[in-house]
Amino acid sequence: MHSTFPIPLGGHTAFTPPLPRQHGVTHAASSSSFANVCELLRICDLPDCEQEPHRFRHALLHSGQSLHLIGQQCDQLFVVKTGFLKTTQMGEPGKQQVFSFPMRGDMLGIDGIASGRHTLEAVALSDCELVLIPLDDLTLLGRRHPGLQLAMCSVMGRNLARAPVLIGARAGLGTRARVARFLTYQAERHAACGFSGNTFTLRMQREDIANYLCMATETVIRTLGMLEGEGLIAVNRRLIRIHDAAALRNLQRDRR
Amino acid sequence: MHSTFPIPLGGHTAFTPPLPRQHGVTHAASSSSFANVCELLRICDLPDCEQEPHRFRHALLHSGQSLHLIGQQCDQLFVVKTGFLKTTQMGEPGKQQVFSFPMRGDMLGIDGIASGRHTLEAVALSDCELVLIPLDDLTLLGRRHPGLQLAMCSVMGRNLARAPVLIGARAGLGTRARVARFLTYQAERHAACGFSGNTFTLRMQREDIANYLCMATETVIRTLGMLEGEGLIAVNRRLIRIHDAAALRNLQRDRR
DNA sequence: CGGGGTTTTGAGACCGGTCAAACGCCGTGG
DNA sequence: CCACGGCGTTTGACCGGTCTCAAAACCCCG
Repeated sequence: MHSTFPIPLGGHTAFTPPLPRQHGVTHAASSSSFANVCELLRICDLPDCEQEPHRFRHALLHSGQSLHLIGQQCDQLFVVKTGFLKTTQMGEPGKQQVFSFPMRGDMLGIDGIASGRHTLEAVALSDCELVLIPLDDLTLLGRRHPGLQLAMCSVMGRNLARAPVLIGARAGLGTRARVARFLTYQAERHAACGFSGNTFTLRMQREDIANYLCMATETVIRTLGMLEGEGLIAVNRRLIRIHDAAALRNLQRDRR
Repeated sequence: MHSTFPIPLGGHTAFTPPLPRQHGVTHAASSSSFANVCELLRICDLPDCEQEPHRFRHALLHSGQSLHLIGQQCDQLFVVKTGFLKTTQMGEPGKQQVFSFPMRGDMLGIDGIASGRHTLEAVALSDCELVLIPLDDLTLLGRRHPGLQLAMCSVMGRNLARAPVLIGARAGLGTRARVARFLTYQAERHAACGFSGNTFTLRMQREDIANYLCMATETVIRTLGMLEGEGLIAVNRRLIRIHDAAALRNLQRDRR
């Protein structure tokens, strides 16, 4: 450990699309034990995980750097240990869709396992530390820890069940409800990560939020303004202060 | 095998919500080998799966019957072997969201693993045959087949990556694009299951499609009418005939 | 031949997108 | 220190699509 290595670790990059990109120049910083990773992923009921000697390497991303995964061979997963990211998936050439804003404990790269190729790109919105989980290691560990199989399913299922905003978009919620949902979710996640759940900084810009929530940038801004006018929140640039979390939660169910 | 057993197999149902429900009265009909299930799930690269003696029991659902999973203890997964279903998840009391229309090869119940409780309900839109996969068996098999771990991740990742309509909703596509996407996807799935990809029957009613696509029932109807008027498809009640699959596919990227 | 549920059609209102322009923040360079 | 310029943000006016509500047509089934 404590060695240095390049990030697009796929090896042969025959399939890389011709895009201007700025690979995350990355270095291993430290390493995590199996128990550490389990804790990150909130896998609690795994016996013997303390005894497991295997260690996972880390990768560092500086703010603005990107893990350009699209088309890369998928041979490992990533778990966010520190920092904030956004993941995007391209649809139309030039028109990409923001998919998630991963933070501590979130897993990246699941999408690529089926096809063997990653389908999305992750951009660091702040300095980030990621735990690398080579698929080979996962197979190995699965043999030693029979409960890991289910635990992984659990983690993936959670990621599926989560994404409340996504659910909201499908349920045909209005813009107010979606924005309220987004804010509530961000607050909860920040609180879960040890930050303040009342006052926090949105790391992404309005345009990203709009894209993520599937609405126009202007609408996001206006909605935030409305919520502020009603005294539910205070907005100052990217700093959000939540005054009435309960009311915000109730807004989530407002129909269009 | 060939025995009879009740479906809400969770055992203790302490947490069941007070809802009027109609349990799928279900019988085991036959069973599947491990290799059969792998084929269903399109897991190909698993050695020794032919030798695995384990067998999985089946459950039968008649059209209209429902697997009322909400709140049930989650101790098994389901794989669709035959028939068509719809899954819903309730948000508001009384207002539930259609989540997917599973068919052959699709997996049900992943959502429940994390919390231990199912969060959605499945309704049979036709007579169905489901393969039951107890989680205990999965753990056991995982020990005998090291590759299974990754394979399961692959299956789940595929389910994630799929759901193109869902993606479409988030990308802010217009109603035409979403309907076109829905039709194209249905056609592909039918084709993949050995049915005709040009002419097929939608098992769900307009209201379900609308809910799924996150739009008003009337809009679905009108959009289908427009597509028919343009000669791309022919609609006769629930029977769909696709005349111009290419044009339909192109429609998928039309913005709102 | 009813009766209920599903599908279809029509008219009007409202939300949210689009376009255009001004504002504020901030790093750069004179 | 201040002017400049780029980028993200904010505001306003207008337009179109989609929802809503209401009612009619249709189908399946008894």
